[in-house]
Amino acid sequence: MPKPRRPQISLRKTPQQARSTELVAAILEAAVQVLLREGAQRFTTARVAERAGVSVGSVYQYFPNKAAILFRLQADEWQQTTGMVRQLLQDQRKPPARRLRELVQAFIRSEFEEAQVRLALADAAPLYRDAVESEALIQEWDAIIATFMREALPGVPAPRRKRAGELVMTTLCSVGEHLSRSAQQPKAVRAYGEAMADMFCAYLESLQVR
Amino acid sequence: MPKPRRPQISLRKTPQQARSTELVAAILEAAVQVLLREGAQRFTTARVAERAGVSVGSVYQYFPNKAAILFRLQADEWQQTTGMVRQLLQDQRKPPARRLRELVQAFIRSEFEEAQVRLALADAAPLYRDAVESEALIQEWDAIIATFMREALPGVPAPRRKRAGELVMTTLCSVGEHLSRSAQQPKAVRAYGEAMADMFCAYLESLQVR
DNA sequence: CTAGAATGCGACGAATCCGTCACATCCTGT
DNA sequence: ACAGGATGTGACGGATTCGTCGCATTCTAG
Repeated sequence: MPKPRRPQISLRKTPQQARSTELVAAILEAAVQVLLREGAQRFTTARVAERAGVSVGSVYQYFPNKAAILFRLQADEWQQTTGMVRQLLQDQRKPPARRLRELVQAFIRSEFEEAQVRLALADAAPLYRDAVESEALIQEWDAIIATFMREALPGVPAPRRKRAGELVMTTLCSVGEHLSRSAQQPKAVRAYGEAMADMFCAYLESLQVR
Repeated sequence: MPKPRRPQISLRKTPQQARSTELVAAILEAAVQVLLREGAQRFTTARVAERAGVSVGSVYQYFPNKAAILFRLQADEWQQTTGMVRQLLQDQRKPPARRLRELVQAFIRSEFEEAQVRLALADAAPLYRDAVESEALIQEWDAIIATFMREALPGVPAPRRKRAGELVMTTLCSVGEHLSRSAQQPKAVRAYGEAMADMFCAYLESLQVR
């Protein structure tokens, strides 16, 4: 029973005046800085406050606890990449395989560009992972992928298709993380992206054929 | 610059008498228990000592610090699965594709059986990850995979083959972790294993053809 | 048997860290 | 101008954690 934490995540109080809105922004910005410079282990509300040029109390005015800040950062990143995924996968003008290829490349690239932050966030994951608020985001993904897969593999029975979609996405995410962990040259990263796209396409084709 | 920790990992002192050997074993056993019951966050030398029925001082007699205990656990797991991988991939009697399939299944199953410990260890990874001692283990993997890939994809140019091998293994590892995180039914896990094996085989075949 | 090494003990110092609270300051509507 | 809400402050209590050190106990070689 490894700690049934369910951290509260939402803002404690919604900013009303201008200065407080800026404050929240400053805190989030500072949080990224701290994550980058100190790593997940040394990520501290005190440090965040200091770097934001603000007092600890102010931080707790808007975030119920440390986990909330981290979750917020993570959620923002997620929302961003979700948007990208949707846009790339829904572009009906291109054939599915091509869309998938571009998605992989774009994903890998974005992951790599922000590797530092993502990795630190991943290290801190145990702190915010179990938050209830995550599920909505996941559902959105599922929907997008399901749509795409229906289009890419029309003749394949639904359960098999669903599994294939989840497999591809899981692979994309987890291998993406793994890749940016082993800090490679941009060129090598690109090459791995290609290989991964090859793998996905070969897989989808093999499903199609039967 | 997220903390350039290079934890010392090796035993501080080698056990000489029988009781101390048992002590080390007891500590490691207790460490697993603590990891399971308390999670990575609450993993503490004090708790380990308590659970092992031993004093903290004794723990530090043989492990230079907390990270060393974790690293040891992780290294043991790794060594174990490395053995499995080697055995399954080197069995010359079966065709490569079949060996790969069996490897995937075996890997996924083992990952799933010990999911709890593995996940907790993964959460604690930031503490021991940067240890120097890891590299030897990685090199062994590389060798095994290279051999297998040479056999599976004889006609493919070396760089491409190397990348393919790394991609497959990275996927296996990271998706494996991801899978056991989203605690599934054994049956579903098996199905995902099949899908993953399908994907790998399709990929390797597609490389072969050209 | 006994000296000295190996082993085991656990209270303790030092360092963090989290989140709160009593209080000061700023802003907005009237 | 002024009351009261919104916002900001930072010292502090309470808790946890790491790893050490002086001392007690157990073993082994001679």
